[in-house]
Amino acid sequence: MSVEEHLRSHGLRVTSIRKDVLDLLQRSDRALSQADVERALPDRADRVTLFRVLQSFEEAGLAHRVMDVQGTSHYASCSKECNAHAHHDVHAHFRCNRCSSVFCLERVTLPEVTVPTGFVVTSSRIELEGRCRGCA
Amino acid sequence: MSVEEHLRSHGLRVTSIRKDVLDLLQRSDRALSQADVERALPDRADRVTLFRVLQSFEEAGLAHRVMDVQGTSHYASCSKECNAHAHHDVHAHFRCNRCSSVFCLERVTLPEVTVPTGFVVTSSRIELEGRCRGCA
DNA sequence: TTCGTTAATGCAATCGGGTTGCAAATATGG
DNA sequence: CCATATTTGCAACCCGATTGCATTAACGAA
Repeated sequence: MSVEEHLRSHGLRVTSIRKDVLDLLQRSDRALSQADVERALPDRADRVTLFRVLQSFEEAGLAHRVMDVQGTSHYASCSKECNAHAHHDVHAHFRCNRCSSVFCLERVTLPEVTVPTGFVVTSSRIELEGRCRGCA
Repeated sequence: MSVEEHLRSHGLRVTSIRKDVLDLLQRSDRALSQADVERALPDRADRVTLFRVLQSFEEAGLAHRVMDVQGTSHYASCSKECNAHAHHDVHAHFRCNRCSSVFCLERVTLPEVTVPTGFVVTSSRIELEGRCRGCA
């Protein structure tokens, strides 16, 4: 499916900036911060626009957002199962403590986690830290 | 062990602010943000001081830091096994999506996570989201 | 194709956590 | 009780995130 179709099917208008950003996310093997996107698409758009583009992607279910240890957001394009109403709710992310890249790990098995009685879990995330292939 | 002894045994000077903050963290069943601490101890100390107190706790191994979905830090007093050199490195946290409280879940079993070849994992975290007992 | 409506974009400005430098106040060992 | 090292408070700053508003662009209908 082309980026245009992808945008349209998620209820978003097709604009050249959105196409560029979505294309970038889809080609990337890791989650990108807004600063990463700005660097990859220099002078392409205002930073506020990029902020809103990424925000719209998350709301529409085109991307999901990961918070890294320093508290900055990183975005990765969702796998097929995601949509606006039901993000694929088990994500695993790996953050390299040397190059700071955040990778999405698609195939992980959901662990059995027991929560105190009365608690209801709606989504879960697994965050790993260490060295990525390039930095190990 | 008293808060004074606890501080001293981790190489920190005993000050009244540190005692108050550590006591607060130890009594809390959830991880507190700096704003939470400020609210709980009104006009007790400057926000920079609280920032540095929490920072010193983390460095000394008295508390560990959790980043919530919005990217704000939350602190929880470490269990006995933690010290400055080796934090207990598997943490599970639960964030309520209604009241935003972050809870530390102590007894969870570490899941088997397979990472791509070449990746080295040094620490892992599990983040759950949903409704806490009070909000469910 | 053109038009009107609705949404997206850019700019300026603001907000809030996080952080630093420095001088005054305080803890601790002698 | 003193000397010294650490902690505290204040002011200021950084930077990512966010909002308001005027301008521009997308797109469904005519």
